[in-house]
Amino acid sequence: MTDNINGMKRTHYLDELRASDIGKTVVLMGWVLRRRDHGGVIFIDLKDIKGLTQVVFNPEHNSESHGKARQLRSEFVIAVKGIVRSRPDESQNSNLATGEIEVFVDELRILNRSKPLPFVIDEDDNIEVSENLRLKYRYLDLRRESMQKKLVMRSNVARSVREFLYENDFLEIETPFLTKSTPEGARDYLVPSRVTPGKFYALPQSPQLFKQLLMVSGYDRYFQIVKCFRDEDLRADRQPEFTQIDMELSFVEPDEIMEIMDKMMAKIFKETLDIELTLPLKRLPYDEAMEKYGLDAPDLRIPLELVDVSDIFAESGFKVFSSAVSKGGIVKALKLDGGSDKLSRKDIDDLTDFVKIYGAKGLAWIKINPDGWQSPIVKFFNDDEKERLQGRLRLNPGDIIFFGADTKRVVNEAIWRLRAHIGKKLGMLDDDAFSFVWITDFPLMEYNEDEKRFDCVHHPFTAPNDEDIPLLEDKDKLVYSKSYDLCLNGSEIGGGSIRIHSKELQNKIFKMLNIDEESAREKFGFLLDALEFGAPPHGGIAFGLDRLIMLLCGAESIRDVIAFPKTQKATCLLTDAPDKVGTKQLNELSIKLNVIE
RNA sequence: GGGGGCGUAGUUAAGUUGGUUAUAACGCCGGCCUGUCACGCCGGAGGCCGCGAGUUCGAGUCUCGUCGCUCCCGCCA
Repeated sequence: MTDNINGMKRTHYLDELRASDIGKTVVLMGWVLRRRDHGGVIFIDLKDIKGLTQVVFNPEHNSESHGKARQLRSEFVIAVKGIVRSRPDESQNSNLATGEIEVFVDELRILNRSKPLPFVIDEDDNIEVSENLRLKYRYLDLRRESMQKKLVMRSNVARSVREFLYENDFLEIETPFLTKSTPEGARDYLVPSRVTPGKFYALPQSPQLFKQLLMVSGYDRYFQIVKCFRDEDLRADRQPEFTQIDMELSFVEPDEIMEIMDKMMAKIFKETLDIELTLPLKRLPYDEAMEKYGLDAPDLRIPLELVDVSDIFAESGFKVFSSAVSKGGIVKALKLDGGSDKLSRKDIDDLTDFVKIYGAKGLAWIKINPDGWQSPIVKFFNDDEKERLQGRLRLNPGDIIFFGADTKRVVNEAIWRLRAHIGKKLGMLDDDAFSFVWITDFPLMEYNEDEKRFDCVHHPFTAPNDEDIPLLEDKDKLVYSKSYDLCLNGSEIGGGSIRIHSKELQNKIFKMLNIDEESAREKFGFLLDALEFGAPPHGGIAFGLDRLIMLLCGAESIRDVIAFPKTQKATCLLTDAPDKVGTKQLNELSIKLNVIE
């Protein structure tokens, strides 16, 4: 039997009571985390979203409530009315915020009972529960303290963001979820239209075009914390529906946007972790990032840099290196100071297997021993090559060098993965550090060998650097853009650009991308039209809120910072979505299934 | 689409070379216990070893398939 809440009003959250409250009569409500029944006195650890307070049932104090308390089990929901008392000196608990006091219960109401749980909610039991069970009973998983902390932090970050942006004249404006499919980019989630049979809405991959239109409309600083949808395969840090902090500003240059975002990050870190960021956040041009780290989102906590040694080995007798260069590829080296005795032959074999995942065909290496170079490849080097390598890398006894030789793409990919892998494996980075870097000046486009055409690095609305606009005519010239990504500890957490606000330039870019006028018209006609009616210069940025929260709270999976996430197969174990629908619903949507088994 | 890992009481795990009745801890149920805080002590119940084939005198263990979860590659302007 359960009791009614009637007439009871909660007076305190369960993290609030202190010694100064001793003597007060209070009403507490929450969940039974633990019970310690001594036959006589019964202790209950009562828990809510804020914290935990010990309540005590003593048969001499109140035998009726004590008798009732014997029924209590894990996760019963109760209300208690009683007196705050000091705990005896020897039984104060300094691990608890409320550990000086306890509540002596006069009245107990059992508001609801709980069946035995499918897994323990008390995390002090230190049992790691399998994730599919957690996801099936997500409402219980979310009741666990560690999950509550993460979602509370998520809410706090969202609040900091909103406060900051409101203070800086941003307006929060919603944009449609039921919108139009865009041609390139990720796969769209489609929604059939009932009233227009055979036609579909798409869920937005981002509010990109709408926020640009808002700039045309004069809402010169817009933001939105908004869901975006991309129907692609999942990863530990990627869900098909995810949340962006989306922004757009008029009359700005990249510098101003980065400056404002620096301040926003500083506020978030100050208010959620009490960490003071040093501003301005570091900036690094794309080309330099690729040269030194091999990717556009380097983890700068790792004190290792890649060194291009292509020129040294262009004519080498070691054909693996020289032929890579002659085919237009590169040779890059990664040196570990004093790494020689940290990595066994077995470790090196494992690293070789590791880089093969990313397309490398092998992993060349040299150990610089006191008595000479140890390596399977060094016998192919001549003295000049050895000397230049020595000079370029400043080698010392005890060092080890790894090499990648292949196309630029493969070498950079394999060696940056190696750099990150070794950095973590050898404990070269501080797990608690937060290392930001802006990557700027991305190329506007890159040539796609497979499709024999140019692809956008960012998206087709990104503005080229002004001085590069004349170069657009020349297919061989690299054109850079007014773009910027913010990276934190090797993860891209946000990215944006200044947009094109001239119809002529936008059309020129479409043309270069092999988007013909007709399809540009069909897909983006409304944007092109809008650009002709006083579109101001504008640009923006979007942050991945989920990834940011992950990094802030040290979660290893994006699922840990999303209340109701999808599994890797994009299903929901709690609701069992996606699911079949009846023929009536399908008929209304003019949909006939054609499932290929 | 491809590669790796995992799947054994409610939970987390152990389970030897294929060999009697499949173990343990926590949880659950019952009893005892008036200062615990992961309370303690005694007792008990609880199993389609993910599912399906196969090999074998005999399969939790070996083989194949399949399902689920997960990590990665491809994919993610």
